[in-house]
Order: sequence, then C-alpha cells, then structure tokens
Amino acid sequence: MSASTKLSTAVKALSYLAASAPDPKTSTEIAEQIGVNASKLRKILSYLVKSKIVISTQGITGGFTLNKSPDQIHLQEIYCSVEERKAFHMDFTGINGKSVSQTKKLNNFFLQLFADIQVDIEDRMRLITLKSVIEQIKS
Amino acid sequence: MSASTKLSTAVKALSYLAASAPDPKTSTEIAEQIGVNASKLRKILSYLVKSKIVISTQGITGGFTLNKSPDQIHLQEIYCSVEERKAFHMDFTGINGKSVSQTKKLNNFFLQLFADIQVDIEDRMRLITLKSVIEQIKS
DNA sequence: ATAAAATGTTACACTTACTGTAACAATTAT
DNA sequence: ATAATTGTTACAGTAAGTGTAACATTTTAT
Repeated sequence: MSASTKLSTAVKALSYLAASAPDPKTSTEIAEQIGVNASKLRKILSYLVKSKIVISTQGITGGFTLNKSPDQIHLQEIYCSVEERKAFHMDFTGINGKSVSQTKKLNNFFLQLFADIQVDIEDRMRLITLKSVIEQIKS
Repeated sequence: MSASTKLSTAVKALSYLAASAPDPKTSTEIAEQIGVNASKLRKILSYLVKSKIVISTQGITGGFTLNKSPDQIHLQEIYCSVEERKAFHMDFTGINGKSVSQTKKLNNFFLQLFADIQVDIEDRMRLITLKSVIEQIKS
C-alpha cells in the first residue's frame, strides 16, 4: 500500500468517524463504507490509535471513535502516523565505485535535500485540517 | 531503482562528465567510477540524452559528454528526465465502497494536493544547479 | 461463568515489481 | 571489415506488495 493510498484511506475512515460521531464504528462497517479490506483497515487504524487520533474499544460494543475534533486533526499527523517511510528516501546501496569520497558527500547532500523537502511537505500538510477536507468534499 | 537513486546516479555521472569535459567518456568508465552496472547506467544516460542534457556518440571513439555547462543544468530537469513518475502519486484502485461520490471527491482532493506538492519540490530543485552541487561535494 | 463480538496481529499464498546481468542490434571511427 | 560504442531487450532470481483468512486477546451482555 503506497503512502498516498494509506493516507487517503485513513482520511476516508476518519471522515466517516467524524460524520457518525460520537458512536463507535466497527472496522467491518467502516471497511464496507469506504470499500477496503477490514483487516487492512484495522492495521491502518491501529496506527491512528497509537498516535491518539482515534480511540479503540474492544469487546462486543467496541469500535473506533475520534479522539479529537476534526478541526484539531491535520493531515501531517495522519500522514506521519500511517507512513513511517519518507516520501523521498535514499536507499544506500553499497558504495563500490572508485570515487568513494565524493559518493559519500553526494549521498549526504541528497539526504539533506530530501529532508528539507520532507519538511516542506509536512509544513504544507500541517495547515490542512480534517475538518477543512470534509467541508471540501461535501460541497 | 527508486527515484532518489536514479537522481543521485545521474548526478554522479554528470559530475564525472563535468570533471572530465570535454572528453567523451564511455558508460563502462563512468560505471566503474561511480560503482553501478554499466547497462543500467546507459539506461539512465539515455534519458539524459533525450532531454538534451548530455550528448552521446556511438562508435569506437564514442561516449557521453555534457551538452550544457554545469551552471545551466539544474536538478529539476535531471529529476524529470530520469523519473517520469511523480514523488506522490495516487494508485486509483477500484472504487467499490458505499460512499462512491465522496471517495471520488477525496481522490480529486489528494490529486490536487499531490500536484501542488510536486510543484513545490520541482521549484526547489530548479534552484539547484549541477555546478553548485559539484562545488558543495568538493569542499 | 459463558458466549459473542470486537480489536490487534500474524501467516500465507499469490501476484507484482524490482534487480542485476547478459546479450543483441544498430552505429561509427579506424 | 573490424572493433568498440550506445541503446534496447530479455530473463532468471529476488524482493516486495496484496488480499484474505485465521488466531489470540480483550471486553461486554447475558
């Protein structure tokens, strides 16, 4: 599951939880609503539980509920919850060329560049709340 | 080969070509220098040829040479040459949930968001020239 | 207590994609 | 002609992703 798919799946689930708050909803019901496999969805929701965006309760009356109001949830924390890997990431394959020193320096250069880009991306996502997303897809 | 790996491989190759300009260098020599497979490198270099960043000549005295001076080559055009896929991309799996309309709207929302992010990334890369990269990894 | 239903995690077969290497056709200077 | 190059294709081997099911744990209702 790619980063973007995980993110959009999480947002879909959160939007459904927001619309049906404060009743807890089961993974089965959410999965049917947004059209994904319930087991995979539970995996994604477990990340959101760990980052305290949603609360899960087990047992026969259990399910998932939002832990914050939609205007206090922004895309950045959703994204970082469900995707530990960065959008840009270096896969450091072995350095075995003749210019080892320059290769290492270039790797560091790109590491820094990608980190800077990642900050930009997250800054942008931090400005977008779940509430604003819900309003945009309603209209 | 991930996007970042392709980009860094291309920059390594271009840096070597800049250092040894204007003599054409063969893919075998470049590959040995930067430690990658010659065939894979030729694939990457073929992209750079198509976007006119380097010139290739076949035959017994052939090889690759820069087609621009390093201060006229920026990371954005290198990146776009070797990687057609975007950093953030939606994989539109089938829409089969109950809330089809909202799902479509959300997909469009993310498409727009990812496109905006992509613009930011490329704008940042457009400000970085090959010359500046070479100078940074020298010091 | 017992049973039912929920989450959270693991497992697994299947598919898909990726990797590294080699090989071949087309091209060109000697 | 020959040798050496680019550009492309092929292919076996490996790694990763996908979807589904199954199981353990937890918790509520009876």
